[in-house]
Amino acid sequence: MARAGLTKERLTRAGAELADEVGFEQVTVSELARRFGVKVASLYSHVKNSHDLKTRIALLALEEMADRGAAALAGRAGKDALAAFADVYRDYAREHPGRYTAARFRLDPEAAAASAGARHAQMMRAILRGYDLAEPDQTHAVRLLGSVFHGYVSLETAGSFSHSAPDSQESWSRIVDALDALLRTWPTA
Amino acid sequence: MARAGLTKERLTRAGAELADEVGFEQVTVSELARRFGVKVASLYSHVKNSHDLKTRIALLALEEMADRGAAALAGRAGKDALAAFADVYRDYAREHPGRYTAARFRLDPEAAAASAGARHAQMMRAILRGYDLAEPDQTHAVRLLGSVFHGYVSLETAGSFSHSAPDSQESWSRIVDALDALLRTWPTA
DNA sequence: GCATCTGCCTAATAGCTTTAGGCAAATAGA
DNA sequence: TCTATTTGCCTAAAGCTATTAGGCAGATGC
Repeated sequence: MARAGLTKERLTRAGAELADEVGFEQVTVSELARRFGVKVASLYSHVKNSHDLKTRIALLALEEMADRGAAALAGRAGKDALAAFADVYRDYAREHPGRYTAARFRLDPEAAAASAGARHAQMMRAILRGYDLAEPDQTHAVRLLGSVFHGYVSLETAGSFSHSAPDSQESWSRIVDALDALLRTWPTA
Repeated sequence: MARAGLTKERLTRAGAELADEVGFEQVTVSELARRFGVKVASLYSHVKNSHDLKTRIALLALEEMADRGAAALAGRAGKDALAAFADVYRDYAREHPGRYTAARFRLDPEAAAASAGARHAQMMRAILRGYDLAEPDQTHAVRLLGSVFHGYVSLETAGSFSHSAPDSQESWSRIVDALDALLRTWPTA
C-alpha cells in the first residue's frame, strides 16, 4: 500500500486549513483522514488524540500571529505600533477564523508554557514603551489591550457589528484612537 | 411507565446547569437524558435537536444577564452605572461559566431577533447617557464597552490572568476607572 | 367509561473516537 | 544486495453521541 506521508506537521497544517473552512469546533480526526485519503486509525500514530490535534493547531495559530505581530512592530512605536499590532489580530481573525478560534483553545499548562503566549505578552509590553506607564498600571493596560483586541475581534467575527451602522472598520479605527488617547492619559490611582 | 415530566423549560434549565458544571461544549442530549432518568429519544419530543437545545440555553443566559443588568442600572448613573453593569457581566460569567459561554453561542437570525440581545444594547446606551457622546461616537463606545467586557471576562475565564500579579480584581477595577475616564474625554475625530 | 392524545419507550441507522493487532513498505546493517 | 527491524497504514471492534420511526400506556377530554 502506498504511504500517504503523514506527519504531525502536515496533519496540523491540514487541520488548520480545515478549521478555517468549517470552523475549529468542526475539526475532526475523521474528516482529516478523509482529506488525506487514509483510514481514521492511521492518524493515531502521528497524533495522540483529538485534543492533541487541536492543541497543535492552537500552537500553530499562536506562532503565526506572534510572527505577524513581530513583523508589524518592527520599526514602529507609539500609536503607530499600537494600530499595526491591533490590525494583526483583527486581520488574522478575518483571514483565518478557524485558526483564530483555535488560538483561544484552552491549553493545558505544559502546552501553554511551550506556546507563543509569552511572545504575545512581550509584544504588548513593547507597545507600551511608547507610553509612560509604570507597574502595576502597565499590567492593567496589557490586560485591557488584550481584552479589547480579543473582545472586538470575537464580537465582529460573530457578526455583532455587521447589521448596523457605522461600518465596523470605522469603529475599529476610532477605538484604536481612543485606546491611544487613554494610554497617553492613563488615570493613576 | 411513570412520566418524568419533561418540558422545554425544564430541559433548558437542566441544560444550563449542566453547562455550568461541565462546560457548554460538553452539553449533550444524552447526558441530559441520563440526568432525567429517561431515554435519549424521549427528549426529541420536547426539543428539535441538539442545536435547538443549545439555542434555548443561550437565550436563557441572555435573559438572565439582561435581567441582572437592568436591576444593576436601576437608580444608578455615570461611573456608578458603568461599574455596576460591568460587574454584572463578570460576576455572571464567574457564577455561571457554562451559561456565559452559551450566551456567546452563534444564534441564527430568528433566534437572535427573539433574544435579549437588544436589551443589552439598550442598556449600554443607557449607561452612555451619563457621558456626553453624540453619534456615531456613541456606537463606537458601545462597541468598545462590549469588547472590553466580553474580552476581559473571556480571558479571565480562560485563566489568562490567574498566574501573574496583580490580582485580576484589581485590574478589573482599574480598567473600569480607565473606561470611565476615556468616556468622559472621548477623542472626537 | 371510552376515545384520543401525548409522553416515553424500543429499535435502528449513522458518524466520530480510540485501542489492539497485523501486514507490508521503507530503512539500516552486514 | 540481502536481511532484519522499524514504522506507516490497515482491519476490526467497542463505545459514545445524534437523530428518526414506530409502538404502548398513562393522562386527558367528552
